[in-house]
Amino acid sequence: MNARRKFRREGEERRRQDLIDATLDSVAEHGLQGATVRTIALRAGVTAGLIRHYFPGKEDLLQEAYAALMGRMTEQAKAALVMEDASPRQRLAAFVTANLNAPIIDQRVFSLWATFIGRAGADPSLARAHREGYLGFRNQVEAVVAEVLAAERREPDAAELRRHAIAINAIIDGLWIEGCLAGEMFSQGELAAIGIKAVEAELGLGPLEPDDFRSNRPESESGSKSKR
Amino acid sequence: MNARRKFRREGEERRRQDLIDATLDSVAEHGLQGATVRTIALRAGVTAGLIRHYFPGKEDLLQEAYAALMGRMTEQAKAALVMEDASPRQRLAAFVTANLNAPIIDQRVFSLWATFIGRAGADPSLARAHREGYLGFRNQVEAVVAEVLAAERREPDAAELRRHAIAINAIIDGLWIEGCLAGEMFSQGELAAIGIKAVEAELGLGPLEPDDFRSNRPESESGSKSKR
DNA sequence: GGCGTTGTTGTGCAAGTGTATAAATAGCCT
DNA sequence: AGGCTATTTATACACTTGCACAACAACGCC
Repeated sequence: MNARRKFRREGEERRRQDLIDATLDSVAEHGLQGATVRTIALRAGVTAGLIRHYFPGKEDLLQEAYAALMGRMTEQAKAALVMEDASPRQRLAAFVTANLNAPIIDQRVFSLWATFIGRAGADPSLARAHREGYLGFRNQVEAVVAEVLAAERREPDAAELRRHAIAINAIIDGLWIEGCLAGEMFSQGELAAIGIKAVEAELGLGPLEPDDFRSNRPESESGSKSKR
Repeated sequence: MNARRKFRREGEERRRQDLIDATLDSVAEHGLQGATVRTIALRAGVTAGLIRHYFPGKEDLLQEAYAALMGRMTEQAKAALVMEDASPRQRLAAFVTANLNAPIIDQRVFSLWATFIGRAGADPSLARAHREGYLGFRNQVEAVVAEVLAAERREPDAAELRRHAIAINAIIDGLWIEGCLAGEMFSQGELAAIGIKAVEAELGLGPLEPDDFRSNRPESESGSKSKR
């Protein structure tokens, strides 16, 4: 009786991932206070002692879990930008749409983000991790904006470009929060539509010309016909 | 010796406020996990047992602290809207400016907001508190937007008004987050300037006419001179 | 099959947790 | 001044927490 529990040996990478996933689940469900080594271990299907075999301490596990979360978020967000054969403007719209629908709009991810970011003020390493992720994101936005404006024959200076990137970033972030916190208040695709309109207004883009539906049109120097 | 600690009797309201403030300080500094009854009591200058004299349990204290925080935030945010003798457009700009400067842009308040809101997904009472605050805020925005557009002789329908309010709310929220998390990346007043431009772009407002500097101009029916 | 390595378990422990409760005392009323 | 009462302190308690460590057994290797 009192038989010792059966177990299987998993590969190191697999176990670490399982523990990290279990950590994120625990934090999402019960917050940082509910993420105890025992809760996490139970969720991962192991016993508490094992955590210390893979991580120096609970703090390190939390740190790695946060890094993993940020990595997945920015990875998904940027994925929408790599469309080939699309005009800059279409790519920008696709980017906004991707960021304002599932799986980016997700209450669980938002809870995790908020829980961790709330500690950024006191934890310099968290603050730095956020800043890097944020700047990477904003630079991506700035690059697309530059392409869009270039396609419109406009030549914004660096300051204007920066302003647009900051504003567009804010629009996406703000709508993301609204969608995560009160998703059922918005109809399907509504947030994305609002976001695209707001972004186009910020950039001073008029309605789409038929030309813009063609992809990658060559830079003809046909003059100022399409200028405002 | 081992003399019992001296103490003073404070009024009930004062003590409750002190305990709530100490709670918010503790949460802001060390997160929910760091906000223990002993930490809070120490900060408030009392001993731990007293908390149970004013609150049924720690959970209730946290709840009241969150309510107090939300109350102060929305109160400050709305305060900027009650300007008399100003055109709707000026009031909107003042509103944006107020929300994108101290004391609304504040790392401590942001940490508190994020920490609590991260629990909204699991705690229905928190979710409801947020939703009410959010809708109140958005309705304020919608009202000012309606005034601004009316002054411009435009007649948006309800759906368009709602869209503008959601977008403007997102712009303010997004810039607020950027400012709280990385305030030193922006120069003085930069966020407010970006916010005002973005909001005016969203509403399709052109540059200010001299007329608009006069306050409360009567609705003259001088025709469409100022129309786009 | 036997054996060694090491991933994994189970137990123990000191520190810290929220709460209950008794003892003390500050401040008001007469 | 003296007593009443409710505020405040102090202590106790059951429970949880992160971590240390020894025993164990799964798996690769011979």
